[in-house]
Amino acid sequence: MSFLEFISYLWIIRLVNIIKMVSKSCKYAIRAAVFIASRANAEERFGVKEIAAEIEAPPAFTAKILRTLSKYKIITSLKGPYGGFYCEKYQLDLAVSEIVNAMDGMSVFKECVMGLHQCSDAHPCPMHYKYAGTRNELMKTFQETSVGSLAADLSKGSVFIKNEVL
Amino acid sequence: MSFLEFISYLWIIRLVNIIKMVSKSCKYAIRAAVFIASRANAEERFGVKEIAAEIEAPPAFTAKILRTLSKYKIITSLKGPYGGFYCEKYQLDLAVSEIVNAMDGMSVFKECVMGLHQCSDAHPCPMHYKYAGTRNELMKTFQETSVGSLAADLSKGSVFIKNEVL
DNA sequence: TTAATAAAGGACAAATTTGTCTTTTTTAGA
DNA sequence: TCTAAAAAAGACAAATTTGTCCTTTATTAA
Repeated sequence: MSFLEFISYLWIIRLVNIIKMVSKSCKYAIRAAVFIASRANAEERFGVKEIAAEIEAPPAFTAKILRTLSKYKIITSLKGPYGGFYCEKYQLDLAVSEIVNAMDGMSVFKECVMGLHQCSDAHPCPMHYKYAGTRNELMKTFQETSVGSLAADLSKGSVFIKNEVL
Repeated sequence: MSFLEFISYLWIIRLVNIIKMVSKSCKYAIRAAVFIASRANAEERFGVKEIAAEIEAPPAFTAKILRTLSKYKIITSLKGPYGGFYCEKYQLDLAVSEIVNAMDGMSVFKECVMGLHQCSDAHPCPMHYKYAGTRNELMKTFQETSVGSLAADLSKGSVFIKNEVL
C-alpha cells in the first residue's frame, strides 16, 4: 500500500465513521460492499444472513441495503438456490463515492460549505472562494478510492470491519 | 485575525456545516450563540423572533434551542418586558465545544474512530494508535475556539450567518 | 413440472430528530 | 397591584431515518 493509498484509506474510514456525513445505511452499505469485495476471488456468493453477521447489522435492514446496492450495480445478486450476493471484477474498481451516491445522493458533496442557499460567485459565503477546492477534494477522495482497494486491506487482515468477539 | 485564528475559524465552520457531525439543532445553536455574542457590547437583549430571523430558523424551534443554551449558561436570558437573550462577558470566552456538549453531548468526540464498541488498547481498531490523536485534536479545535472570536469576525462583516436577501 | 431456496418489492412499525403550540412563570412599568 | 411582555416548560405533531415482515419473483435441482 502506497503512502497515498494509506492516506486515502484513512480518510475514507475517518469520514465514514467519525463523522455523520453519511447515513447509517450508507456506512452499513460501505462495510457490506467492502466485505463482499474482499471475497470476490472465488465463485462464492453470500447470503443476507452471512453479510449481516459480518457487518454486524440487522439482517432485515441489511437485506434492504443490499437491494439498493444491487439496484445500483455496486454488487451483483443472483436469486434462487446457490444464489446470493457477489462482486464482479469490474465492480472492484467502483469508487466508494458510488456507494454514497446510491445510498445518500451526492448532495453532500455539492452543498454550500456554510449551508447558504444562495451561495454563488455572485453572492459568496465567506468560504466560497477559499474553500470551494476543499469540497471537491473531499469528493475526489471518495471518487478515487475503489471498493477493491479497501477490500484488499481487509483480506490482508490488517484492518477489520466488525467488533472483536469477547 | 491571526492566521491560526483564521484556520481555527474555517475548521469550525467546516465541521459545523459541511459535515453532519453535529445535529441541525446544534448548528442553529452555534449560529444563534455567535449572533448574540456579536452584539454583546451594548445592553441589548434579543427576542426569539429577532434571533430566529437572524439565523433563519423557525421561531418556535429557535425558542427551544435558546432555552437549552440558556439552561447550560451559554447565553443569559431575562424574562418580562425588555427581556430577551444576551451574552455576558464571561460567556464570550466559552468554547464552541460547550455548545456541542449542550446540544448533542460530547460522545461525538469520544467514540471509536471506526465505530467499534470494543476498541481499546487491548483490542485496537486499525486506527486506534495512529489516529487517537486526530480525534483529540478535533475536540481541541472546538475547545480552543471561543464563541467570542467567531462573533468578532461576524461583527466585522467579513462573514455572515444568513442568506443574502435577493 | 415441482419443490426448495434466496433475493426483490413494498407495506408497515419504531425511533429519532425536527418543529409547533399552548400554558405557566417571571419581570417591568404604570 | 395590575397589565403586558417575554422566556420557560412541556405536550403534541410532522418528517426522516432506521428497522421489520410478508408476499412475490426468479433460479436450481430433483
